[in-house]
Amino acid sequence: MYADLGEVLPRLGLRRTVPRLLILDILREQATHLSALRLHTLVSSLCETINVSTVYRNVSVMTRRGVLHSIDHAGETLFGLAVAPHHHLICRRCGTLVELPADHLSEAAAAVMACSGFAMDADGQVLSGHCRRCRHA
Amino acid sequence: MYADLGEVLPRLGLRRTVPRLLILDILREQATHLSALRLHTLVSSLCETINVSTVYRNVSVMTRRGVLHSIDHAGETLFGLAVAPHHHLICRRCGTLVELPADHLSEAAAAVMACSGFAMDADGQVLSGHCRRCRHA
DNA sequence: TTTCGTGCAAATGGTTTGCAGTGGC
DNA sequence: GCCACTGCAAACCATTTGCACGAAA
Repeated sequence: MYADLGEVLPRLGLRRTVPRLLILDILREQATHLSALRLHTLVSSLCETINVSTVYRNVSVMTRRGVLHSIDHAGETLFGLAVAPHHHLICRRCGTLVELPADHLSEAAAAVMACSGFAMDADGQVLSGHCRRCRHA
Repeated sequence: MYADLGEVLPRLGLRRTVPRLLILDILREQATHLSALRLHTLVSSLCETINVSTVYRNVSVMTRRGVLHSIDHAGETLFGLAVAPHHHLICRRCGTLVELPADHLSEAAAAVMACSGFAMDADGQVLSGHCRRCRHA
């Protein structure tokens, strides 16, 4: 279904190591954003010798190289596979994270620019609110 | 110019204590958002015996009671006086924080709702980008 | 064989908590 | 005088770093 995600590593001058491949696999399987700590728990369940600091170093390096992207939320950083440009909607009640295609905020960006001269990032914004389910509870 | 900010405290069942009044004064003077730690530094310069934990407890309680509001940014929490509903624009380059009147994102909220069923909070969003000055550097 | 990555342990930075004492109302 | 609030010290949690060993290329 997907080409092997690990293939991107050598192209970026990164070695294909067990921790990195596991991190990529898990993020692909979960298809969502995870904190480094949560990622470490999941990685550990597959290979228990892998250290937290290794997970931190790797999500950091893979984010810098564009394989992953990160968002700050509630005092921690969440990581996910870098796919099409998108924003994030996080439910303040249940924590659910929804992705929103980047172009849905382009008029908002124009409005912001007009009002404040501020150039909003075209992707990676994190918006909070309530998901459909929690709105009815 | 302003009515004494401290007056809101008794109305909320909070005592008017030195740490609280200093925090409110500083936030009014600076007219921006500050981290608890930065706030503590400024508070200390006026009353050096006040402890960090007191600052943390107070910004927390005043936020819960609606006197302040807080935003998460880069691994720390920033606090400001709760005034008219607004969003925040943070410059990723210089850290400058700009306030954006809440209604400027109302069409964006409608677009988000239509696309994802997600009810964006009507204020308190934090958007990242580049401020006018940094766009030219 | 030469870097790059890793595990480990210790340090860091922001924030929270338990407790005994104190000052606001 | 009662209880909310405080200072202090220690704990906590996410994250980072120094170092010597081990493994990808």
